Amino acid sequence: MSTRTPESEPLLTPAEVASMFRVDPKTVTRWAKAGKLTSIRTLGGHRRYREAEVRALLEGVPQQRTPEGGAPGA
Amino acid sequence: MSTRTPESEPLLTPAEVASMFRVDPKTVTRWAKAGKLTSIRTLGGHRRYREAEVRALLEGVPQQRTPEGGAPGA
DNA sequence: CAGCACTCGGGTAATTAGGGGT
DNA sequence: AATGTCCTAATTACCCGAGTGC
Repeated sequence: MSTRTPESEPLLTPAEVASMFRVDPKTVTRWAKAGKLTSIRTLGGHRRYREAEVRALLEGVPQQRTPEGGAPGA
Repeated sequence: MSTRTPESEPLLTPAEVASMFRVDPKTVTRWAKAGKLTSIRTLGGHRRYREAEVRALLEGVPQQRTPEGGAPGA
């Protein structure tokens, strides 16, 4: 099997991102249109999103957050 | 160079291109049929795609961008 | 030669895009 | 300003059997 990956980042489909955020795919599309999300378009016009970008937004790592719940480092 | 590689450009299989775009290999075939992708056919009829072409499309460089990072110098 | 993974081809369901309205 | 829902059109994903590639 030629499972070579010529430098490609993992991408997510609108439905995937929408499911992760618990919103409608339409909303994700609006975020992409608003420039809040990096969207890569397929040759057919459909959008794909970077998994790293989405995960970072889910984690809430824009700049600095105050981890109040549980202190990671002792 | 010790490698005896005949001057050919790196070609990608449908599965590789599909993986890069996060789409189905069948979809890549559609793009080739639609003329959106340059497809090279093997003697058996299978398609091969140019890595440079695919990467350019992934980058989203239909015209020209201003790569601030590395100026090619002119 | 034999075998497996991948691709080909066509057809149908599911998803996405875009605009408009609440 | 932002989200969810409606509609239509386009694109994409999965089904099959046969052939190619190594």
